[in-house]
Amino acid sequence: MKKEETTEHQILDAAKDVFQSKGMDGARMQEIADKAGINKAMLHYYYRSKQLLFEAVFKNAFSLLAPQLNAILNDDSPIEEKIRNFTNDYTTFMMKHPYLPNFIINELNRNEDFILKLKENTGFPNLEKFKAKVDAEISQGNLKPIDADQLFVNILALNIFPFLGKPLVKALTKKDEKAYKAFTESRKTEVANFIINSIKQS
Amino acid sequence: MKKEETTEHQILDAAKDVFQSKGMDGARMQEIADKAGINKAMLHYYYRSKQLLFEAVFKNAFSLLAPQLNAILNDDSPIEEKIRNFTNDYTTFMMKHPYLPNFIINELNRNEDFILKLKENTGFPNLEKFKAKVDAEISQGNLKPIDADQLFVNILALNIFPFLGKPLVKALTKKDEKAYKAFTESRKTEVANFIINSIKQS
DNA sequence: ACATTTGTTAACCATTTGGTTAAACCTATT
DNA sequence: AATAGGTTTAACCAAATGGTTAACAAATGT
Repeated sequence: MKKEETTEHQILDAAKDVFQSKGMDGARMQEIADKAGINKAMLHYYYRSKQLLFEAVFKNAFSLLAPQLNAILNDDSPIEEKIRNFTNDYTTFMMKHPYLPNFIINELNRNEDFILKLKENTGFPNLEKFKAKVDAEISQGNLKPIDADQLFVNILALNIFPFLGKPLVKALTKKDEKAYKAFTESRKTEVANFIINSIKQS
Repeated sequence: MKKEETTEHQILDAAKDVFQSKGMDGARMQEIADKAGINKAMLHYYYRSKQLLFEAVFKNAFSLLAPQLNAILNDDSPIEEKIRNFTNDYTTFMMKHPYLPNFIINELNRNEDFILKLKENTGFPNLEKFKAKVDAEISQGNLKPIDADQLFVNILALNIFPFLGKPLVKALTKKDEKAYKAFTESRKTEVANFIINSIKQS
């Protein structure tokens, strides 16, 4: 039997759907069981409690996101190239997992201690290399002076916000689903240009 | 008796606290009653149901946010000035209401139909004037060509994200509460500079 | 073939939760 | 002081919810 067909994995898969769309508090164990096509008792057999099942889903979700961040942080390419790649890759990735950013951001806000557990994990994104690279390129006169943390948050903000605030932005800009998708698609390059325009020393 | 001391208002006040920090699903009517210092039956006496109490809180919250957006959209000052003012005012405002962005974004994601009700309200932010102004300044050669929707989303993203993603950003940039506050404070001008650097025709 | 472990189910349970009710409690008006 | 109105409370209720149990089935090892 393939891994994807085991009961344990079917549960995790159903739990992912339910938790990511309804959050910890809105999710119902019965709904997860129904979606997985099994008895509710099985959830507890494999994962003990709602909390533990939730944590399994959350860690899974975060372990998808972290490599996306590390991609920009841990390679040696010039900042400009980092930004172009990240903006393109991250947006492509998020269009495939639209619930992910909101799920993670929201559950971290609900329980601030939660991130402490994540920090312990190896693979938790580290900014040091990125900062050093930014500072180096500023010294070389390649970039205008900017605090690396601020730049990093700006990059994150511009890429993540369209997914977090989708319902609001859709309404404000009066776009339907199709137009919003095109809007997001064009951001793959627009955002990179916007950032680079701002920081590149002319 | 002042308006703030009426039972009805005390309920709304307590409900705001609880709903904004725990969300619709996580909030408990008993907790709201306790926080308001009254009997649980009073909640239903004044607001009928949890759903209606929630909607009262939500509309209230949105009616705080909308004027902040309209400020940038509906005045006649040059784009550069709009951006500087908005970035400063919005961040100042959000530092006073840190739960607001997450609450609104999150509940809109939970129930996409909800925004339809808001759209009907007069005072729902309208981008037309802002777009016209951006296009005009581009024609004048004052700004580099950019889609006004994209620019608007960028402005929003850069200003809102530090509040939405606070726990994540705090962890990634390894800042404590005090450092994060200073970081946010300095964004009042940093973000405006970042945007204007990017779009100003040199 | 038999025993032991592992997986699965239906029924059940205690608690929590949003909501209701009927009576008590003001407070102003007559 | 009696009355009538809205206001407030304690007690209650039905439904939902996370979790448990005990019996049963299916593998697994000997």
